[in-house]
Amino acid sequence: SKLSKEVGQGSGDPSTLSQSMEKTYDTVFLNAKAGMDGVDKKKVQKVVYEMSKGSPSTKRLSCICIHMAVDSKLVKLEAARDLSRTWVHVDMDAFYAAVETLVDPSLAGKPIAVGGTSMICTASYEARKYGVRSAMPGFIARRLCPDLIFVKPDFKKYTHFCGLSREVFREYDPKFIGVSLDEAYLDITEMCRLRIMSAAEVVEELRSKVFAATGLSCSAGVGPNRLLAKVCTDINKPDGQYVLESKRSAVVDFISSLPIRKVPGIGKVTERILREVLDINVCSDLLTKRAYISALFSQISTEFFLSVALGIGATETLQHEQRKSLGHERTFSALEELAELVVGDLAKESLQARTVT
DNA sequence: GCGGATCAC
DNA sequence: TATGGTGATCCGC
Repeated sequence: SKLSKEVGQGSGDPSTLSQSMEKTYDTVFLNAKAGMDGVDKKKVQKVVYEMSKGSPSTKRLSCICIHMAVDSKLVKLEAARDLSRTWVHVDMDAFYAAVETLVDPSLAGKPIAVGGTSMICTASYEARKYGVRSAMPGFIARRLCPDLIFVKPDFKKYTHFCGLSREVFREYDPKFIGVSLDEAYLDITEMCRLRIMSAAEVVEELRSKVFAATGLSCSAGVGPNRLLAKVCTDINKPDGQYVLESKRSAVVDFISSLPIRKVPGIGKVTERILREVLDINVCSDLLTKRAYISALFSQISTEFFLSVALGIGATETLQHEQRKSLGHERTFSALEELAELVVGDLAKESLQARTVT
């Protein structure tokens, strides 16, 4: 809540970095209750110390070292860039609402919300015109759209239609990655090669097959990695697709102007930190401010931000991983009831727990 | 190893 | 009237 703007105002001159960071560290990084995602406090401390002692030339040398270190990281990332695969991200349009409309055609064309007065899972596109969104409390949605029709979630239905769509996905990539009931990643590199078809053609066909199998529309994005494919899905939603050319220049042009909030992994808080502290708004800003980023954030976070800035994302097909936790949560409930639920689920999967939280 | 914070869906 | 639940990751301690 006390994000200082002083670092950002340090403009381009690295010699002003130490002064402004010293203050900022004092007011923000040390005292802020809300943790700065990935900000490495020890590192900040060290950088501040190194940069505030000694002569101006020593300070400048420290800055040069930071630039050299981060640039060598950049070179390493760039060298590992893989443009050889073609990834598709598929996202069913307003999935829960679409399924409910399919099952009850009287809902067609009407603003509907799947969920209750406390929380909305999905809003139909008619409802979205009124500003109704998923993750919005139902009573607010009703105020925005008085005619809004509420439908209780029925996950059995959604699981069924999810299964139908996944049968189609399997035809294009037997190792597809199902992210959720309504989203999946497919590597269609082989499919395009075998059938001598462009990615656009393959994905047009895939989407029409999904519609034939389910009666539901979906949107898709295509890119050389999963990060880019996902971002592309948003562009022509609903019932559309967008293909990003697997060429370095096309990728870099595309990512440069992309607002950072569109990047999966950069949420509300990280967006605000990057904007208010470093005046970073689009992905190319991550590149121009890379020295500040590497000085202020952990190695893991820095590498993530740099990869994003270059439009580099995961291209390998990860193997199915084992779950790491299982739990139940209620806003108001007795601990014993929750414990019973957890015990039941553990038994269902023949699991034992090592840690109970 | 744990709790807090953040994120995605 | 009224703002969810599941699972994961990173970080500081």
